[in-house]
Amino acid sequence: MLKLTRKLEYALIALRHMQIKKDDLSSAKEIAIAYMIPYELLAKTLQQMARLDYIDAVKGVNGGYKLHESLDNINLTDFIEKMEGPIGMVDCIINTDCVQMGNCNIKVPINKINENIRSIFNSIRISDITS
Amino acid sequence: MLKLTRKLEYALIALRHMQIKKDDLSSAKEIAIAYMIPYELLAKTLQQMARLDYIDAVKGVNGGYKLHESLDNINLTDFIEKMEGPIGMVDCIINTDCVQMGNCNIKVPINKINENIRSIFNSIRISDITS
DNA sequence: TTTATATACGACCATAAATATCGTATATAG
DNA sequence: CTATATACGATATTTATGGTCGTATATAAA
Repeated sequence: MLKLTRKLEYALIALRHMQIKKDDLSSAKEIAIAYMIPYELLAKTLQQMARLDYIDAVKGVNGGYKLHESLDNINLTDFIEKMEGPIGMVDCIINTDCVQMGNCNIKVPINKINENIRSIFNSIRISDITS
Repeated sequence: MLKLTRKLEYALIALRHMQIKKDDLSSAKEIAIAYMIPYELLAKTLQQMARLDYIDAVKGVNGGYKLHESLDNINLTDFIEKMEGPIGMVDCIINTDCVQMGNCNIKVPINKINENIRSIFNSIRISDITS
């Protein structure tokens, strides 16, 4: 119930690791070992963050990743939604062809809760989590 | 990501239905048909709410359920946690034997987010959703 | 007193989502 | 040339959720 996915956890752990190492590169292997995270899964997560320009990748021997920009500039809503897709407490927010259209009697108020959560997450920077 | 379970959705829909019907009884069958919800699943959900004293059950022919108390008196945190178990964004909040103990570098800040969400949910009454 | 209809509840199955793994390609420092 | 690193699609596995089934019990009404 309302749990972050492992992918997000791993992503945040990795970002914090990179933040500490500043401009030094961190390899997927290094991070996986340090926190006992499955290597391949972490690697894919790092690749996704690289595609999204949260981090920079350097290929080849002695390669690795480092932060692209300060984590102060990334808010939690954006991060979660770019990594995992839209935050939505009920399907009908995302999925327009819900069978219950017209029957569902709680859609509007639940959307309000959702907006509340988004606005909290909006006010949280990634650096608030990793610092 | 951060979605309510169907059980909670069905529970809220049913509560709203009962709220509208006031002291009249609503049967599981009636609610299941009205909102196209799988009967057995809804029935179990109603039974759980009855056990938790959110609603009163009347057995036998012409039986059914009605609200036990005003939905003003129930907050969302309590409701979710009684229906689904603890709200926790990361396992280690709930589950003390996490493999990553001592390695996880984001536990404390993530717990803070969790507390934020709980406090929002604390300020929401079920009646805010069903009205 | 029988029948139809309702709740109660444990056990089980199905599906979907999350998690993890594998295979292969490409880049590059030494 | 080789070892090591990222890139990434495909697939397998696991877990949580969602849904079903069978049976018991209560009770109003015929």
